[in-house]
Amino acid sequence: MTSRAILAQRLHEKGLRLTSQRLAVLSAIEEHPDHPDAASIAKAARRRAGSISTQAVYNVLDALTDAGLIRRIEPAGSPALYETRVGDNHHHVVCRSCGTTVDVDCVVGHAPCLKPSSTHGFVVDEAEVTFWGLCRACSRKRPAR
Amino acid sequence: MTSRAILAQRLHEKGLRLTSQRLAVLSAIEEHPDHPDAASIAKAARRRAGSISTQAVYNVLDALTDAGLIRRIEPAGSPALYETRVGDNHHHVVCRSCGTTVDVDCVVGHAPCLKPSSTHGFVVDEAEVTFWGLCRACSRKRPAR
DNA sequence: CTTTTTGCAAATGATTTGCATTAAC
DNA sequence: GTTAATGCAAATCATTTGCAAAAAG
Repeated sequence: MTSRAILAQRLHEKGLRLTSQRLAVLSAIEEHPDHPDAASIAKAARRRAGSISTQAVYNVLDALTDAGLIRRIEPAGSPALYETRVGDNHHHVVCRSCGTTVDVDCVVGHAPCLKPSSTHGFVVDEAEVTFWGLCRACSRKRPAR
Repeated sequence: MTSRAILAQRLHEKGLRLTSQRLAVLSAIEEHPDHPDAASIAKAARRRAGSISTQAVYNVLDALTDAGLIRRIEPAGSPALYETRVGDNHHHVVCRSCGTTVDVDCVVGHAPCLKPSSTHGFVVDEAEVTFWGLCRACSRKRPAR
């Protein structure tokens, strides 16, 4: 649990105005280490700060993502997830069945940790790696296929 | 351009019934090497086979994806894209600005080409790598950031 | 006071669902 | 003849947009 003062400090450093909604959203993500989506962030933020409009949540998530305070990950076909671990270029293991998303550290440790064989003229700044599979619980139910 | 007979053969091998919609969709993807989305696949398929309902397009895309005849890639926040290159574990370079998606061959060549440092109990069968950056055209306009 | 952010409501857009009809095997 | 696929319409759901009111610096 991070104190309000520290969260406020982080917002200020990025030149972001300090609003109760931003504090609530930021700390909601902090205390959800399991990659929450916008809906559960909104719920958690409301639990601590009273009513917050859905748009405010999206505004805040956009602002925090742009400022680099949080990271957005967009898994196949499901709502975007958010996390506060930024800058350490870690990756994710995602369960094909239940969608559970877990952090895995990168063997390298700085971005980009991989380089494409040919860039086709692109200026590449990040390599995002997603490992697909079945989590322990789901691999017991389903055949490993 | 692949002949109808060969496409029909592929469907048959997977135990899929042969319908004009499936043939039209499959060949529409084949002749679009640039990762088309469902909407442009529908347009191309209609151009060659007359009217096809939107749901038929989605049904077909699901069926072909499940059968492993095509691959679905789901970029951040935009509609899903499809390609016929399957089984060769290649990756993608995506432009942050315009969304252009280009294939890059994998340095390894078989899936999974990477292993996570820890699987957290997951059974991992695929490593999906997305390189993010700016394509040549966009990197001229925008500062490289 | 000036600019940014919020809140409300309505719109968007991709994808899905339910069900009767039609076509494949 | 069965079973699976199509077409049509309506629904869903995350996210975005427009604009007036409120709050931040």
